[in-house]
Amino acid sequence: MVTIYDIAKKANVSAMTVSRVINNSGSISQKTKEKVEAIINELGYIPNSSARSLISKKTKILSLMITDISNPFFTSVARGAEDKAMQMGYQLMLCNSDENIEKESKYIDMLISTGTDGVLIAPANDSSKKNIRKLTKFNIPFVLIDRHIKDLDCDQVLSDNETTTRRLIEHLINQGHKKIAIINAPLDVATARERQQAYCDTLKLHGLEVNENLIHQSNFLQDNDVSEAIKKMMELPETERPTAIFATSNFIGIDAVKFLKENKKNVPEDVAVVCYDGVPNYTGSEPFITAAEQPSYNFGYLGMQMLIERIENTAPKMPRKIVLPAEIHVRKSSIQLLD
Amino acid sequence: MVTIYDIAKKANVSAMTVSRVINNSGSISQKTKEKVEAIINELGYIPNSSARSLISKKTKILSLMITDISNPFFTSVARGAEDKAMQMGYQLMLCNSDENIEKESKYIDMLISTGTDGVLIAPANDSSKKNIRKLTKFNIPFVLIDRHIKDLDCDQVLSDNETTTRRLIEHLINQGHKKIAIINAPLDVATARERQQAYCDTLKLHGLEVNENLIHQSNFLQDNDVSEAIKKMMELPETERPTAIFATSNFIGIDAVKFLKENKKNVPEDVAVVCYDGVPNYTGSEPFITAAEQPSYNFGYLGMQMLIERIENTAPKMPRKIVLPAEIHVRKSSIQLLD
DNA sequence: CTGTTAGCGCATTCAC
DNA sequence: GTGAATGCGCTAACAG
Repeated sequence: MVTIYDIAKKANVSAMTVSRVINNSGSISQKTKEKVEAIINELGYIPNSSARSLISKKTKILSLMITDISNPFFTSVARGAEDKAMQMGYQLMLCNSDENIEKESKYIDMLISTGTDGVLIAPANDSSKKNIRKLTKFNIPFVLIDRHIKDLDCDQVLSDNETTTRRLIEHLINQGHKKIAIINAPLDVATARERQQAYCDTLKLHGLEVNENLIHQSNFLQDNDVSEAIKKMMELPETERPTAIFATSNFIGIDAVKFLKENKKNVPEDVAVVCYDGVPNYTGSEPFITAAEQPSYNFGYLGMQMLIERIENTAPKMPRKIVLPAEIHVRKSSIQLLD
Repeated sequence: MVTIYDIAKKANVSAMTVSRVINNSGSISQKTKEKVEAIINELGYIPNSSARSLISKKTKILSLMITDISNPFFTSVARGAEDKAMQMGYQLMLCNSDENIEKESKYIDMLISTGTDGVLIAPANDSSKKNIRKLTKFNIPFVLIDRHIKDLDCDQVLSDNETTTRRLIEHLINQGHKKIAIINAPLDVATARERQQAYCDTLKLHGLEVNENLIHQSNFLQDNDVSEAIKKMMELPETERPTAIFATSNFIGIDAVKFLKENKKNVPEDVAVVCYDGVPNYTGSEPFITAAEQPSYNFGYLGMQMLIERIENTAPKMPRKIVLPAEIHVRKSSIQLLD
């Protein structure tokens, strides 16, 4: 391994001078600078980050804690986060918590040990607060994305759950639906709670009854049990049976449509489906599900930007909150065909 | 920051004893061990990785260099890589090269500086060899995935490009196609070359002519220029115009189908399409494109496994090569409807 | 403009 | 079974 001492010896200067050249700090004669730089190139010297970090307490490593990179929402978040990080000279550590508090906690410990400069985190659920507090204890800045956590004073990038949900539900109501079901994620996740609250509020606002039998919990992962929820609802008496389903996440929406079709239900004729979150259109065909598409890339990009500003002390003291609107794309899964 | 000295002082032992407890090394009386552990928990001590790395030259950080996490193939690779890394107690650094040699090179330098223990890399193209040699120079083990590079003696996880391409082309031939086009990625990428070679070989094997006008280059990124390639082919005289297209990657296939449909060409009636790489089925509907689906998760998972074995010296000296077969899913985009 | 000294937090080496 | 000294590669603080 080539060290500054190797460079120093070969250039007939002290290690300190080499260090100054590398960091462009202090003042150095043009001549020594060039001489040192030439030797650095010649020997292919690359500074040792561990040694630097030991002194500076900075690693130039940022971390992204998400629940699952396989979820297209987070894939795009990750890409946005990485782009901004790279642009600002940071590297990105990737962590998938799988909505699991213990796994998240283990990661947090590893991140603290490695000495990450900051964490962009979509917390697993409300209990993540404990994990996040640990970051605070170690003076590691963090920015919350997607999922709010109560009483945590920090920068955040959130979705406008209230408005977006209301617009999705009102779209269904406008289509004539009166029995609208919700298949949601666990209520210990802020987005799930907010979406459910907005769902109830919107129904009431329009004089519609909130029926407990039409409210179901699933999860955010790919192997959720949406089918169970739908089965139960299909066994309800005709008068209660839903004519529309509000899926609070992409995977839930996809699986709902799949399950309905497998069970010979026509979408949207028998049951309409709308969905929070879009999915990339990888098919040659038209997208099918009516969806509230989020600017996921910007969750990562803007979140990282705030995080870096926090780290580099260029941010205002006050915690900032960015609320990103979703775009509602009305598609076949919720439009009654006229005849 | 809590250090081993804080623990040592509080436990009335030397720092060395604390270090021994943490690393389970040397021999320590059960009593001291328990006392020290209690204080470690009490103070919430977490070892400083920088200090450790400075001595051990190990960081417990592995890196994944891919071209773009947004490509579903690599999303899944990343997930596989991360799962294996985490399972073995490593963290994962994510790098998107965007098929760009300079960006890749910059990342490699950053990784060397940080001191990654190993790199799982899908090289941007043949010129990546120079970047990879740099890893060798710094004694950083690496494993190649997806894209072979000539004269690089190392573990690799590759796709069976020859067999898979042949089966895709033969499927088209069996459907009666004689004028089969290929829209490929740049030929400085091994997979592109191998797929093109197999495409030509298979045509010849079946007594079909290889027409240069039906061979086009695009790229692996999402904003490729597939439309240009197709436009040109549509302007060919009727006798040359292709009745089928072999897209050598998922994005190329998707865009080909999109462009054809936008231009009032029926798929598969006017032009059939087959594609190397699958895409996740996020629609409620049936998948449409005939595709050779790769076990992408395993590219990451098995690649990481080999990398870790290399790092931990549990691998045989000989470089290993894993060739993963793809599964061909025949779908509507290439099946002539009988009437 | 340049060099010397000291120390970041930890583990290796050698004593006891 | 335990401790003291030393150094990993680098840079802050000071000296010249």
